[in-house]
Amino acid sequence: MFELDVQSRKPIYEQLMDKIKELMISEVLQEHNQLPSVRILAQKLTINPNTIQKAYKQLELDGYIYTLPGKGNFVAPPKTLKNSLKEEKIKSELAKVLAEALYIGIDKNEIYKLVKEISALAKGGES
Amino acid sequence: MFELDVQSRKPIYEQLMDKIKELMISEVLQEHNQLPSVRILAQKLTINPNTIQKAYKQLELDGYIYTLPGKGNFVAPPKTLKNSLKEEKIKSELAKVLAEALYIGIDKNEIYKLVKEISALAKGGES
Amino acid sequence: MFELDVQSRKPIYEQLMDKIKELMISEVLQEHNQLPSVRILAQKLTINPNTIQKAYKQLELDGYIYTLPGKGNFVAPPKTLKNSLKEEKIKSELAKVLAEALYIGIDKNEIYKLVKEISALAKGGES
Amino acid sequence: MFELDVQSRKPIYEQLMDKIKELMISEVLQEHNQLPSVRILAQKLTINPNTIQKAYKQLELDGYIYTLPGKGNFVAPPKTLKNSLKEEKIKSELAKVLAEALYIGIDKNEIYKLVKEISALAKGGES
DNA sequence: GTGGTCTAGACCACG
DNA sequence: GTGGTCTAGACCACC
Repeated sequence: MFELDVQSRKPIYEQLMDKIKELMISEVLQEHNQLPSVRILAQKLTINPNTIQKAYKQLELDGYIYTLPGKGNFVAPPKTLKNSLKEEKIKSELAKVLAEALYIGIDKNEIYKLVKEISALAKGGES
Repeated sequence: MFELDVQSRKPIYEQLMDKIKELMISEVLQEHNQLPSVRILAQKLTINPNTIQKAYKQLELDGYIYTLPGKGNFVAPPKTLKNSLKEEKIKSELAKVLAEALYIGIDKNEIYKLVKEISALAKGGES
Repeated sequence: MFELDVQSRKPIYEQLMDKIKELMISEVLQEHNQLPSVRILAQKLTINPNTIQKAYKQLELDGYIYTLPGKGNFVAPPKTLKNSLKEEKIKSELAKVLAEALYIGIDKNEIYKLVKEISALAKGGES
Repeated sequence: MFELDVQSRKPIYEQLMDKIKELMISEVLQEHNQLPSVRILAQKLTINPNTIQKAYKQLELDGYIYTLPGKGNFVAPPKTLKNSLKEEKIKSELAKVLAEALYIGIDKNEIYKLVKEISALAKGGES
């Protein structure tokens, strides 16, 4: 299900967050789908349950999932994220990376192409 | 000159790197301009010289500046950056942020607008 | 374990890098072996932990070791080094030293012998 | 005559030493030839005379040149260098670089080829 | 004057 | 227990 790189400098819980976000973006995990339980995922990935817990907690804080105590963790509707604190953060992050990309000489058209490709991917998942 | 958040989880030297990159992107600092000396900047920002040096060294490794020991630190020509390892890193970072932006519901057209604005800013600085 | 010359004009961290490389070349330290922790080595050599860390960091940048934050430092597979930036650097360094050796009158055959001896040493470690 | 890289991390006086050694190795400068005077060279290269002085002094200490006070600096016979302290230093430096080259996977035959090329160059200069 | 190295300590994040 | 960051202050090489 996931491939975590223990050799990476990026903390495992962050890698886990990224992987889960990717699954949501590619719509493998959709609104209100249940995420695997902490214990099961820890077993499958052979990593410490505390690490999973930390990833889930952070995802909840960021608004990507919601927790029903005693039930489990579930994918939050993306609309919840729009108009939240996250939107401003992501926009400013986007502005920063775009500025850097343009500075080092990446072409505007190349960026347009990238946007089209990525939004097509998400749309493709809708069918 | 800069506003650093000593409380932030982001290391001071990384914040400093970002601020300096911003100055280069907005062309306040241009090719071959000299950066403030390690000691002077440390004094102004009331942070340790070693921290400044770490930021400068990393910027040099990333190709944004070059260091002449005994002389000072200077802005590298942006052309140096294109076709380097940095290009792939920035592209994949861009793809990740774009995917996240589209996921939370930011409109494609809004992104196009952002790209135009940012590239106009840089061009404006050329005159 | 190591003998460092604090008096030398060569920085301690560079001397340390050389010593560690020697251990890897003579295969005392092999692929994926763990290096002594920063603190332990600092204690043994009675030098500052920061100095050890600097040596380790540079070795990592040069591709000789890899660092798992929170885990330790480990010997990288030599294959990683071939076809890297290092190869060109070492070749030109080799050419420079060879030219100097031949200039002062060291015999070609003596050099051939040296190459054979050194490559035999490494092979001997394989058994 | 020389091309010095002011952008290099290598001190100018060391670059100068290397350039002069190269000229001796390629036999552009031969035994007992006079080197340009400190003042003239400083003018030509537009660098500080003290820097030239330092390079010459170090070359003399290393046995590559000799100084006749009031007369100038002259290329020492290479034979002087053989059987001196320099020989051991260069041999151990050579062994170190060879070991490193073999470690990263450079082929023995490639090294043999390099030795032949370089010794042919020097021989070619003899005619 | 500049950057480069080094020490002696402290606190934090990670798993 | 591991590496990563940071401070306060020192000394050195280069030009």
